[in-house]
Amino acid sequence: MQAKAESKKQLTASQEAAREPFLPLIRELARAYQAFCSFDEEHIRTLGLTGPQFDVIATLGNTSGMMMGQLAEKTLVTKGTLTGIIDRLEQKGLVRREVPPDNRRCFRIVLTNEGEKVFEEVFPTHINHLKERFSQLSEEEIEQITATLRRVRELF
Amino acid sequence: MQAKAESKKQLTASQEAAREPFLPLIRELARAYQAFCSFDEEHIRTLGLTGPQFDVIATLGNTSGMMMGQLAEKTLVTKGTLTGIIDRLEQKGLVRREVPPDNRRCFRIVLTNEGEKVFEEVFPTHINHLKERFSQLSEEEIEQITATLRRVRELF
DNA sequence: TATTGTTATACTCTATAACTATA
DNA sequence: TATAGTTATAGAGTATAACAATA
Repeated sequence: MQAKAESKKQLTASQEAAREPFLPLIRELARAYQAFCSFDEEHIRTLGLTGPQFDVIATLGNTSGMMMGQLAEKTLVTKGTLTGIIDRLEQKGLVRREVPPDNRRCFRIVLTNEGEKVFEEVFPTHINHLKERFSQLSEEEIEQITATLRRVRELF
Repeated sequence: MQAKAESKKQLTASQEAAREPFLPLIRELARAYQAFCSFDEEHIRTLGLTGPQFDVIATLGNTSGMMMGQLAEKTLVTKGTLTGIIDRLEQKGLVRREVPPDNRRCFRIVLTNEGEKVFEEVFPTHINHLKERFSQLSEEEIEQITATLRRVRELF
């Protein structure tokens, strides 16, 4: 006991900080997310899209479109960043900006026919790709993990 | 039963894909990580560093230095990206490249005295900042969450 | 020939804040 | 004045591939 206290006293502030038990949690959170992302994005890129571009397509699919602000919120990017993402998707012919007659300050972002086609092909294909890995988990496990992640998110 | 099966038959491929129970898990993983990151990086930026720069400093702290390759692996960036990060830290005078006499192909990246000083100040300060949030969890909870995250990482 | 790290190219995303047009 | 979105600026990270120096 005393020896332990003694040995603790010899630690520098940084060495003591490095012992916090939540540090492994953070490491695993980062690694879990990055492992997922690299698996996820690698496949998405073979489909001709970047991660954020896929997010936008997936968010717009099966909807009647969405304002820039709402879309930015859902895809977790700032509206300034979203402008660029939508520009690139527009160049690819996958989305278009529609001006609602009642409020010409904003745009409704809508999938084009080509965009719909890409969505209907790419989205299920990609989900199936992910399913290969998640099929290792039971539905109960999935729900338990989801609840755990929600708890982590709610810390911040 | 039959009605349920019927209603499932009417779904398009994308609508069916959207029902996969692991999609909420992914959303929570992304949100948990991003919520953490914005809390984390916002504070780190007040300390004059970017997230990856802090990672490098934190990884080098209390070590005798590390090769580029090893450092890239630990901080989860590619070696090409790490070159830029180390360049910027070198400009700030926080790290230096040392050439080991026995293998002049590589560099040992080491904290300078100034870098050590920054590490000893910034690292404990930042860990304390994170502790505010993690103190809501018991050690048992932290371990359980860490194990869950490890399970997710191991899927990929 | 293999390895370590750099360089070059080109793109994507980020943050911040000022700005335009509309309401 | 407030709101929706764009633009400008500057920085940072990404992938890929070719490259130099060393082993």
